[in-house]
Amino acid sequence: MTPLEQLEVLCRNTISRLFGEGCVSSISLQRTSADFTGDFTLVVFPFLKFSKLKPEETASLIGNELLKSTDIILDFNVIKGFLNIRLQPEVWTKALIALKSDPTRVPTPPVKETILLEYSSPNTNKPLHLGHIRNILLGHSVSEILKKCKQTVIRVNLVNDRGIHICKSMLAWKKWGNGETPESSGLKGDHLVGKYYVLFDKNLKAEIKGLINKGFSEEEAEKQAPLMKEAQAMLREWEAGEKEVVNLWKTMNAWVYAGFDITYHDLGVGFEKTYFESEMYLLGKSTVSEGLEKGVFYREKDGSVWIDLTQEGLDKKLLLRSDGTSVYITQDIGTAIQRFRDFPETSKMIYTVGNEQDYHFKVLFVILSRLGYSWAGNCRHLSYGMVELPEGKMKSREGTVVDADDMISEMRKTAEEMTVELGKSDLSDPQASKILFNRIGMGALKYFILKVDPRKTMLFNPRESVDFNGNTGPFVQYSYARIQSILEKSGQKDFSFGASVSVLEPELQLLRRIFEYPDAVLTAGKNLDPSEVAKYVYELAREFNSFYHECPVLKETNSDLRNFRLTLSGVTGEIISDAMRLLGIECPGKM
RNA sequence: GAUCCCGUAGCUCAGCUGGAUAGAGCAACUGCCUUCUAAGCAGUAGGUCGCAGGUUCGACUCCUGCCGGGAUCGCCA
Repeated sequence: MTPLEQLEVLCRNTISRLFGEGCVSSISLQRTSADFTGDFTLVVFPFLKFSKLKPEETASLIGNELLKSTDIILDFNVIKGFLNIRLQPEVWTKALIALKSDPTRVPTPPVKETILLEYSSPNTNKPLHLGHIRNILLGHSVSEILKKCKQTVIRVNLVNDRGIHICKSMLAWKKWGNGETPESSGLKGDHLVGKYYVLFDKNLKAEIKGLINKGFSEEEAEKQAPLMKEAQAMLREWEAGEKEVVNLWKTMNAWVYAGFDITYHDLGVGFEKTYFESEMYLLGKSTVSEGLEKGVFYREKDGSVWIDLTQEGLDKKLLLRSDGTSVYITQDIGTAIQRFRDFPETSKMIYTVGNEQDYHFKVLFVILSRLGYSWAGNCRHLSYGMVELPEGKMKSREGTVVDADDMISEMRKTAEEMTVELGKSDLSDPQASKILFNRIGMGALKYFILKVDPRKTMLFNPRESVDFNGNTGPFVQYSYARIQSILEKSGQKDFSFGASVSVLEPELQLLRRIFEYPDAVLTAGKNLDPSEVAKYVYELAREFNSFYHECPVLKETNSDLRNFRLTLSGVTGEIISDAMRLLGIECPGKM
């Protein structure tokens, strides 16, 4: 049992003895705030109506009873309605000895679930950007956190490989590409395809402008532009299975996938299964037909298919266009059903998708439930906020995006510059140095993104956000490297010590934090929120650095104390490394 | 118009299911490297928690209204 758990048991017994079983539920034990003396604080306000005493008197009464009933409490003090309790230092040192063998253990939950987690979900017409990075890092981290909470996680990607957007790239390449390939151009496949998407848009805009000058309205010009008509025709040919178009589509998508794979690899993420919308939309369409027969949906005069969601406080929603083609949500219905067929053991499905689609997912889940799928209630939308730049939103077509691959190489470069400038580690081995710069650069990027509450819109300032000091990934990594250095220099493997060593305040603070790790992980898992882990590991690293400064480890001559501090350092290091792993960040042993 | 999200220090962000005097980092200013890695530590300064009510022993936190920002409600994806 952790020190807090021991105290909880004690409080429950004492409170129920004093005021009856009924008030046990209102026991609230929290960490004592830094300005007061104590390990934990019991808030006594809820018990006043039972004690019929003033807050101070009630707190003293409980404090004295606790003190009498056990020997784990050192002393207590009372401030207003707050009972601050100090445990015997030995309670902490004994708990540390017990923890040593498995410091990062998280308790097994009552039910183990199989969770299907979707993230990334790219379009195949352009390379990934910073917004995708947030999605990918979130998804990957949540999957690691859920696994840590002993859940089975199936990571899936959904590639939006069909539609007018990819036809635009294809058409532009056909017209102006001159057979250019990733090999011939030296461009990464997704960037090459993205180049033609931008080119299409540029030429389309010129056409529209020309038409407007000829007297067309803007709306009409967009419809009448020859390029747009050609792209639409291409989409129809694709749907009809026209060979040449399908082959080009396959070729260009393959370039894109090869490009994405490099970015995924750089980010250290992966998937158990990839779904393609081109393979899903037919199932969606047939499901809509079934729903139409069951009366879940209805058909308008023009042939379009709808569902009325006004009962749920939502609107009417289109499911099939009047020409019979499917819309986005049609594919999503099909995909959801297919996934539960592929993985029948799934008990929960999570979609990592931006908050601009909050409404879409509300609608999707209601539709699935109306269609009679019992698992519809176990679908969740992990909704996250947009990444904005100082000059505003990122827009692919206007080129105001931070490209993912550029971002990654930029971070590596900065890590290298910082390391050289600070005169750190020996850089004689270029291979090892490259790995080091990658870990530090990626650590900075990943931590920067993941430390923010997912649902919040976040600001990314290219100049200022790339920081390596303070509340950053490299700060945490650095703390870990310091720990490894101490452990190595100790020349020991075994750090046994007696529980009666004297413990200083920085050590106590570090100890308290160490035992909070499982809570941080469980909360992160429950809320699907990696920022909980980031916050925790930052506090832990900060407290370690304080300890590092005030309590010499290797210079300590008392071997019990020295081994206690070595244990404390080692355990802290293991937790830092484990927590960082949950964020997808690797900790170098030296930096 | 309707629905949802957000509003905390100059900037970027914490603040757990209501608890003590609202916290970090960056930027600014002070100290600390002959002592386990100064990517560090210690400190100074910086706040009407958007505004106004309400709920109660207690509100940044919950409720209502308003103001400001964003998103969505399209035969877009």
